[in-house]
Amino acid sequence: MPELPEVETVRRGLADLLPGRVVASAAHLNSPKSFPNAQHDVSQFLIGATIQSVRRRAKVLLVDLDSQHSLVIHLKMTGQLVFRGQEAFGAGHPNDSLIGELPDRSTRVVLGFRDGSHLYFNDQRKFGWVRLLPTLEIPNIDFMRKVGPEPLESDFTVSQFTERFQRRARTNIKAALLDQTVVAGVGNIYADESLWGAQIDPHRIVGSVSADEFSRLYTELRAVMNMAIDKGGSTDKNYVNAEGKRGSYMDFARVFRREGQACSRCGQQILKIRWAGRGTHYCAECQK
DNA sequence: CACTTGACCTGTCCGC
DNA sequence: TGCGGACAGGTCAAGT
Repeated sequence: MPELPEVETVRRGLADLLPGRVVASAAHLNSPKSFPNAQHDVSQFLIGATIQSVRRRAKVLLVDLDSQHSLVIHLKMTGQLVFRGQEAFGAGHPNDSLIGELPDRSTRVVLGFRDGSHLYFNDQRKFGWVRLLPTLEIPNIDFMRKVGPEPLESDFTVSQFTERFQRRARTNIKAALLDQTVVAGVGNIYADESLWGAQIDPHRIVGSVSADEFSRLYTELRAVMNMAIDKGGSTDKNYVNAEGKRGSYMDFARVFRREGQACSRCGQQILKIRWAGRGTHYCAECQK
């Protein structure tokens, strides 16, 4: 669900809303993976700190504080980060919001700010987490050391892209695309969408994919992710942006959740199978 | 090291 | 209607 385009959409929203706000409180409702730090870390480095910037690396959000610490947040599958200003309270909620009054039963962490506004971390399935770490230590955590390059960076080239896959030469292209150590930020939706665009069958072994096919996949992956950011991400069930609103990429999806419909390129029926441990959507006629 | 599978969770949907 | 099971899919640990 939240993949690179969704996390980037949340980041942009929070980057407009959070910097300059001062943390006044941090409530930890029912999120066993969040705030494992000792309580004095929270009171020392979070409470009273001012938010400076909001960054993203892969599917991880980094909220930098002026205490040399950062909130490190992973939404995993059902995580949401929703900001509510003081004025939203009691006045109901915007009717284009997908969610109602907060906190609700999936709220795991609530940050309160000095001006009366709040940031809610909701997560139905409790896979996600919020941690507080020294900012300079973030590049050293296991995930950051292993994660691959950002596919949308302007200096990320097709030859780098192709070369990154060689470490997974014997597995299939769908599993390799989902491997965060190959390229950062690709999840199930954009793996299926980009393979359709590049006309590559998800079953293909990486070692058999030609340079020309990698070039198409590189172009399609970047195009699909950039378009998804443009559309505010994909809302299948849970995903919302920092204002609680849905994204519209699913209206433009070509295969994801379109099983049984006609392929827009060749007219054949789109299939859904189980592959690489995931629901996989593709067109067997024009993806070879 | 490369690769695959299951665990982590909760809510929903489908078949009986 | 109730109930069990499959499914949703990001990452890590444990297995081959």
